[in-house]
Amino acid sequence: MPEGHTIHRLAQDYAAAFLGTAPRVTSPQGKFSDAAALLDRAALTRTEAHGKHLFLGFRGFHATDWVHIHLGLFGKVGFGAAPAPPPADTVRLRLAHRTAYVDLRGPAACALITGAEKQAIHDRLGPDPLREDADPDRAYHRVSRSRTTVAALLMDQKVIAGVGNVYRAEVLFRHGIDPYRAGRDITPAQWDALWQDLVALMREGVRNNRIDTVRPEHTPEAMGRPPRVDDHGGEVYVYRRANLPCHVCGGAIRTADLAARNLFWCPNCQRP
DNA sequence: CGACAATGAAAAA
DNA sequence: TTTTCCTTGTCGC
Repeated sequence: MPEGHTIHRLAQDYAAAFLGTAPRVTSPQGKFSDAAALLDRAALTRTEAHGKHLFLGFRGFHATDWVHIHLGLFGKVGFGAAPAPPPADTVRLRLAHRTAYVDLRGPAACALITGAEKQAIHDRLGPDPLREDADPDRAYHRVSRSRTTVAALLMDQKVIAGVGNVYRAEVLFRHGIDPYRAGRDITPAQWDALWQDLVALMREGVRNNRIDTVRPEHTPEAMGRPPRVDDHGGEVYVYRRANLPCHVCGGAIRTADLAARNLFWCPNCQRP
């Protein structure tokens, strides 16, 4: 379940459970065994997220060793109270101490990196709406000069970090923007509104650990519709609602393949 | 730009 | 058993 809000929430949760402790570090699955041996019983001193990248900092007296984690499409993290169960052989990384454990499985990346390597990752990522140091103008600089569709640009982590397939579909709907509009046809005011909305939506996503994008006036209760039956847990306008009636205009939500990703939008509410 | 792999689990068939 | 997925790097045209 990885978009940026998930990763920022994980940074918080890793910190809450393990910051300042020196947990046992293991890699039952084996792919991270060498690094795990180096980190075993080292103090976790920092956790950080940038876009969909998670960083766990260990030791940090002279130099910090960083574990770089990217969940990819189906990486998952699970926290639990001690005693930790016998690890399944799919657990890439386990931290465990007296009272808690956390398991990571199926990540696209889990590697021990240096501070310089970490910086290189920051350098190739665009501004992240969830980070205080983010500069939305840097993103707009690229958007406003691109002939690529705004839907593709929102997914380009070099342009803006942390937005995934759900947030891009939802934020474009909320602003009535056709996903196929070219980046250079997005006005500064529109970009500012998109950015501010992403900041608010993603912060709420971190808080609730799920994506909700439907405004109060469009909830099922407010619209007199039957309660939502949804497999995702969150309340959304268009994501994975192909052929279902739009919550606002009642027209059919459309879907299309865009660079191997499923795009969803309401052609009536989102005009070219 | 499209195809595909990597790698795990849950949902759909 | 097959498909799908809130990702992305790489390969080939």
